[in-house]
Amino acid sequence: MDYSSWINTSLDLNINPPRVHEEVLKKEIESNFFSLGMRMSSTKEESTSALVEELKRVSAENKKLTEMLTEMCENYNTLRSNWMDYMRKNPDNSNNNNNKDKDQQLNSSSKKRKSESSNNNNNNNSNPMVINNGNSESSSTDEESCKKPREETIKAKISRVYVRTEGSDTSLIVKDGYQWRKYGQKVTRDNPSPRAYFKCSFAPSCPVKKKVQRSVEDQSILVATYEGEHNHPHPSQMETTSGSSRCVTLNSACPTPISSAPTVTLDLTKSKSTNQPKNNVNPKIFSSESLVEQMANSLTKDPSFRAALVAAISGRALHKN
DNA sequence: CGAGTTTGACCGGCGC
DNA sequence: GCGCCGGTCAAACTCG
Repeated sequence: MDYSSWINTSLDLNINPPRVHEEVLKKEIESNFFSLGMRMSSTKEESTSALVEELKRVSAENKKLTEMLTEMCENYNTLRSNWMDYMRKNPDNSNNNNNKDKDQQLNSSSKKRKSESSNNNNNNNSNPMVINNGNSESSSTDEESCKKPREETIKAKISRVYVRTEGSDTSLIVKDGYQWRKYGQKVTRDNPSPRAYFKCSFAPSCPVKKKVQRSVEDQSILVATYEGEHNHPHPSQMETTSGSSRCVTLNSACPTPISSAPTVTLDLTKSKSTNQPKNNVNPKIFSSESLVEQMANSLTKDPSFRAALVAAISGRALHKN
C-alpha cells in the first residue's frame, strides 16, 4: 500500500530535471555551434536540428508522463484519505492481517531488514524502468517520510537503479563508470537469483557500496542499489584529459552536472536502447548534490583541468575535420 | 605475479 | 536463548 516513495521519486526525476537538461543541452549544442560551427558541414547542422527536434519530442513526452503521474498522485492521495476516513469510522477492521502489515510498514520500525524488504516490495510493484531513489532525497508529499526510520534518512544515501540487460547476459555487472571490486555474492531468501556485493575500488577510502541483483519479476532487469557517496570525482571526469570523446561530450554538456546528469541517466535507462548495456553513465552520481557541486567547482576552478578539457575538445574538433 | 573473482565461513542483528 | 538471514571476510582460485 505504500506507493508514495516510487510515485514521488518518479515525479522528482521526471518533472524538473528534463526541462533543465533540455535547456542545458540546447545551449550546449548552440554554443558548440558557435565555437565549432564555422567548420561544421551542412549535414552536421541537419543532424543537430534533428537532435533538437528529438529533444522537443522527448520533452513533450516527459510532460505528458508528468501529467499522468500527477494525476496518479492525486488519485492516490484521494484514495488514501478515503481509506483513512474509512479506518477511522471502522476501527474494528483495523485488526485484520492486511492492516497488520500496513501498521508494520507505517509505524515502521527502525528494523533495518524490514525497511529494506518493504523497499523491495515497492520496487517490485513499480514500473521496473523507473529509477527509484529509495532514500531521503525523494520528497514525500505525505507523512510517510516522517515515519521513515531516522537512521535511514541520516545514514548513507541509498539509491536504486534499474538496468535492462540482454536475456542472455547472466552477469551481474552494471556499468556506471566507476570501478567496483566484488567482495561477495549471496543468494537471498526473497530472490532466487544471487545478489552481488561491490565496493568502490577507484579510491581506497571511498565508502560507496553497490548491491546488484536481478529483479524477481523480470530476470532481464538488474537492480543496482548504491549506498553512500563517492568521495572522489567520477572516473570519466578524470579520463577527459585522455581525450575520451564520449566522456568529453557528456561532461562538457553538464556545466552543472546536478541538473543535467540525472536526466541523461534516466533517459538512457528508460530507453529501449538499453539493450546496449554499454552506457558509461553513472546512474547514481547525483544523489548527493553537494558532493557533485563540490566536485564540479573544484574541477572548473582547476586551470589544468580546463586546459586539458579545451585541448580535448579542440583536438576532437580538429580530428573531425 | 598481481589484481580481481569466487565461495564457504563467520558475524551481528532481528524475530520468535 | 536460539535460529534465521543478510552482509562481510578472507583464502583459494582465475586470468591477463
